[in-house]
Amino acid sequence: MALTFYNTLTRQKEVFQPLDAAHVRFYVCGSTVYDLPHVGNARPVVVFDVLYRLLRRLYPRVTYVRNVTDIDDKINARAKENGESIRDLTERTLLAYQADMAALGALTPTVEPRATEHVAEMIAMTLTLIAKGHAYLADGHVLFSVPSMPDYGALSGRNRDEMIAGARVDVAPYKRDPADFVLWKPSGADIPGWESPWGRGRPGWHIECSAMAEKHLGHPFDLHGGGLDLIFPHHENEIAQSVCAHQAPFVGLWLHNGMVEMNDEKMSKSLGNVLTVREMLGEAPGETIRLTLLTAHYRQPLNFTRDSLSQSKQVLDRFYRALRPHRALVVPDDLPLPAGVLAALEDDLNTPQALAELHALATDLNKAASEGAKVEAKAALLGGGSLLGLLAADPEAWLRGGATTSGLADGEIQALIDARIEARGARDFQEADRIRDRLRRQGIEIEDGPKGTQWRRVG
RNA sequence: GGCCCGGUGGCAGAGUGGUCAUGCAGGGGCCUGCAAAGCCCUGUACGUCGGUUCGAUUCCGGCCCGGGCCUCCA
Repeated sequence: MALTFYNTLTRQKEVFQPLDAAHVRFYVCGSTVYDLPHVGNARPVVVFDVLYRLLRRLYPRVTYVRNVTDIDDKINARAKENGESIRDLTERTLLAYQADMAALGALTPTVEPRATEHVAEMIAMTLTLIAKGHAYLADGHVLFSVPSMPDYGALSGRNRDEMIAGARVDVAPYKRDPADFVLWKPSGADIPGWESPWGRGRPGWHIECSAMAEKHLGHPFDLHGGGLDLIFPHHENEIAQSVCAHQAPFVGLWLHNGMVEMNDEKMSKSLGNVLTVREMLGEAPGETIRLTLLTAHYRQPLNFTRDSLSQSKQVLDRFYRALRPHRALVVPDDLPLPAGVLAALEDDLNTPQALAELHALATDLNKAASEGAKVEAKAALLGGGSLLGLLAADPEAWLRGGATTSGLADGEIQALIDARIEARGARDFQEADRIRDRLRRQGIEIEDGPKGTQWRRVG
C-alpha cells in the first residue's frame, strides 16, 4: 500500500511523493519553553514521532527538525515573574521538556534548532522580504504585507475579508492592512533584544520557523506538522514568509494533529485545565501515556482522562503478558514490519487500526504452538510495537513494576509464593488460597502455569 | 457572526454502500485443585429528518448537539 496522508492544504488524502526519495525532510513546530509541557503539548511530539519512525523504515535518510522557541514575550514575562534570567528559565524548561518527551518514548529529532541561535537568519529573511516588496517598516516595526501575497489564506481556507470581518482584536494603528503581521519589533531596555538594521529589537513569532526550516531543511521540503490550532495564523504566516522570500512554493504537505481535551474542552494553559506530562509520569509509566495519545486517530480530538490512562495500562499489560513467557526466544535485531501494522500506519497514520493489528499479533503469540511460530510471532509483535514506539520494556520488569507501590518487596512476595508452592505440593489448598488472597490484597496477582508460578502487580 | 471538524454498541475507538473492527466491561464454555492468565463463542451500534439507491451507519441536503480557529496556543 502506498503511503498516504490527509493534507490540510487540499483537505483530502494524498499519496506521499517525497521531493527526494533518498532524503525525506520534515519540520514540526515544537515548544515555547517557559513552562512544563502538558499532555496537549505532548500529542504532536508522540504523533510525529510515529511518523518519524515510519519514514525511517521506508526511506534511507530522514531529517526531522523540531524547533525550540526560546524568544517569546511569555518567556520574558515569566522570567520577570520568577525573578530569574531568561536564559535560566529557557534552559531549565528545555531540559525538562526533553526529559519528559524522552520518557514518552519520543526519539530525539535530527535537529532541535533554537530561535536564539537563528536571529541572524531571521534578520536576513526579513531584509529579503523588504527588498522584494513584501514587508515594510512602520513605527519601528517591520510588518509583512498580506495584500502583497495573492494566495494568502490557502491553508486555513479563509480569505482576507473574512478574517477582517471576524477580527476580534484591535488593529495596531501602524499597520497598512489589518491582516499584516509583525516580522520584527523594537525591544525596550528591559526586554531581550538583538541589534538589527531597524535598531535593537526581537523577531515576531512566525519568522523563526521560516528561517530555521530553511536553514536546516532547505526550500522547499516535504512535510510540515503541528497542532490544529497553529493553522491560523502561525502556519499561514509561515507560508507567506517563506513563499514570498523565495518566490517559490514552500511545503506541499501539511499535517495537523487534533487537540487533547479534558471534559470535552481543549486542554490549554489559558483555560487552566492542563495536566503536565510530569504530573502524569508520577501516576503512570511514560509508555502508558504514549499509548493513550495513540488510541485515537491523530486528527481526532482526544479526551484525556485517568480512565483512558488505566485502559491503556491494561492494553500494555496484555501485550507484555503475551511476551513474558518468551523471554528466552531470540529474535533478530532487525525486527520485521508486520504487514497489517505497516498498512495501518501508511494509511494516514491510523494508529487505532495499528493497535488492533498489534492485538491480533499478541493473540497469534499466545496461540503459537511450535518454537518457530513463537519466534515469528514474538518478532512480529515487537516489530509492530517498535514502529509505534511501544513494547521496548522488559516484560517481567513491566509486569512486576505496576502502577501502585505495593507494601511488599519482591523478596517477600517470592517467599510467600514459595510457601504457597509448598502448601500446594502438600495439597493443602486452604493454606495455598489463604496466601494467594493475602497477596491479592496487596495488589499482587499470581498465575500458576506449566513453568511454575508467576506474579504481577495490578493497579 | 465567518471559516472548519465531528456525533458509532455500557465505555474507549477504527471503518465500510449490501458477511468481521479492535480493546475493556458483561454473558457462556475449555483449561485449572480452585483461581489468574490464555484460548473459543457471545452484542437488534452507527444524532435526527428527508433525498439518491434494489439496498445507507457509509453518498447528498436540512435540522439538532458538541468541538476547534478567527487573540497567545500543540
